[in-house]
Amino acid sequence: MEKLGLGFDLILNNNLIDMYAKCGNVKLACSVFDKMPQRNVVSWTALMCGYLQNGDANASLVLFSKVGTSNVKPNEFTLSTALKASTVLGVLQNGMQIHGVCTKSNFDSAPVVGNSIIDMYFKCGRVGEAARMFDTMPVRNLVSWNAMIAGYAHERNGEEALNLFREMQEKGEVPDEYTYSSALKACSCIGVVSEGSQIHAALIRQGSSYLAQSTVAGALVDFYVKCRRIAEARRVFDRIEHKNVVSWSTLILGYAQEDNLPESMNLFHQLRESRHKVDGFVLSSLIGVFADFALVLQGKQMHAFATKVPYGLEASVANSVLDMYMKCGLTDEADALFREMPERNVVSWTVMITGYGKHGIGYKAVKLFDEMQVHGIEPDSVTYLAVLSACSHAGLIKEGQQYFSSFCSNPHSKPKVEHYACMVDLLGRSGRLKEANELIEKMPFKPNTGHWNESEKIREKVKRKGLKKEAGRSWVEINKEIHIFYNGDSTHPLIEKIHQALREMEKRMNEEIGYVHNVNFALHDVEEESKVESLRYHSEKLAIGLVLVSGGVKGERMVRIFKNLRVCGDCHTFIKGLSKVLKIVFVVRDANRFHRFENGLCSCGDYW
DNA sequence: CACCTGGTGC
Repeated sequence: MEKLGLGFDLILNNNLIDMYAKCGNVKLACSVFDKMPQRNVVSWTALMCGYLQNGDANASLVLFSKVGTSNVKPNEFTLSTALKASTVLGVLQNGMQIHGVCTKSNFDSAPVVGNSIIDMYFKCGRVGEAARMFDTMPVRNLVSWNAMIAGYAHERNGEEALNLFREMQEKGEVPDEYTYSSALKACSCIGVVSEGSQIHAALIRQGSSYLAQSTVAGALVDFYVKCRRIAEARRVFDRIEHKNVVSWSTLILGYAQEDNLPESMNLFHQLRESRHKVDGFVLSSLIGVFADFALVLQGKQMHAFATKVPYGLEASVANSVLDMYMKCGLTDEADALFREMPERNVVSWTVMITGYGKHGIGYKAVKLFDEMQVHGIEPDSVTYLAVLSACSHAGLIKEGQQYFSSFCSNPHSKPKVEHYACMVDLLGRSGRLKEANELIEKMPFKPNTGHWNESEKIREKVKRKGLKKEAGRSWVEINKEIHIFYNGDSTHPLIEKIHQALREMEKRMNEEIGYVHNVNFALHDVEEESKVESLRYHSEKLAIGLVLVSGGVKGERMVRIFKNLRVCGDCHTFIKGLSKVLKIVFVVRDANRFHRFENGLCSCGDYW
């Protein structure tokens, strides 16, 4: 009787740990665990899972290390959980060590363990190791296939992901919602509209209930958004019976991507009024929209909102706020937030370095780069790109060269084409053409012709698949409203007045400071006269023209213009002249950096 | 007691 009672207690308490953990109360789960007179492997594993589910991967691994000193032997679930915890932490060495334990105990042949190992290697960037695990698994299940397809899709190797998606079905495996989600993600990263549409069509044919659920249908919305088929995305979204925050935010971002900011904001307000809770994921991506469009007011409101919700302190949310301030040109606000953030990861530091780099404040970028390492945060390849670019923009040649060589000599990192391009830029800017050439020759990639082929291939693909490439556009905020202009845009109701204002400014600048058009920046295959005309149609000039005609400069000392591509040379000269003649500061954010035009000069030093 | 789907920096 007594024995039976004890056994019941054990099962009951294990269930209690699981239940409390799943309800988000790890403390209670922990106290049950502590008070148990007797524990088995399930007790340990349940609490490890509890920590993990509640975001404390570290505590999960600490507990795992204590299993060894207890009288309990870990089983396949314990090991799988430990692997997942080290995956979340992103420490490869940790995961490899546990992989070793699995191999020694023969638990690596259990699918649940093998699947976790595959996932761990993919998330740590070891694709080869992941594939080897999959190839040598004695028993595979649906999750094994899912882990592989998800892994390749995450790696942006859509072809391999889709190969496996086909192969598993040939072998008789029936895809589930995870499989479809990853397969659709693979389709969007290849940018092949037809492949994803086929999956969509198959789901319709099967009368699949997945189309009414937010997971698969949400992935389908994302797919159409990425393929720039916003109308189709909307159709799929509208038919989801149980929408969740992810499907909402996907569509919101989709409309923003199409420059349909009114619809994007409209959906956001609908989302806020709905019963769905906005979470950290949604918040950070929406703040990303405000950053892209430099919507300072909305961005600040969202920051204020973030400080009032528990998930607002998550690094991902705080990082997006940092980035928003930087992209809006508010470096002081970004700095203040950065200093008070409780948790700063590699992205936080990279955002700051990128931001200062784009503002041409190289010394601050360099200082942060050194400081982050003192704090024990290792820069990754994006951080290096940020600091190299900052050095280039600020003319810090020596520093840039030092960082580049330390990056090259690090056995854990491999410079990519972008890093070389940045260095060539840095050397070229200081007139060290010989060194720039030497660097190009030393590159482990094929220079020029190789890139040309690659970009030709992409352009060909874009044409074939009917994808749209990003059109040049600029925008300006006047009276809290965003006005977007495309190159050659003539749709604005005030377009006549805008052109008239621009012509008047040209004339005045010509008389006062000798401004002339630089037609080298115009299209090559048009007559001289229309070249001048075509320059006047550049989106950044149109945006400035609107500021002029709407009286936006009256009483304003600063005008902010934003462009998705790089500012053109003639426009650059034009705005320099305007800043002198009108005695106004123009701040232009282009794809590459910030330009601050004041009294006829630009902060970029005419090099960008 | 478990593995696989959605978010932040180039």
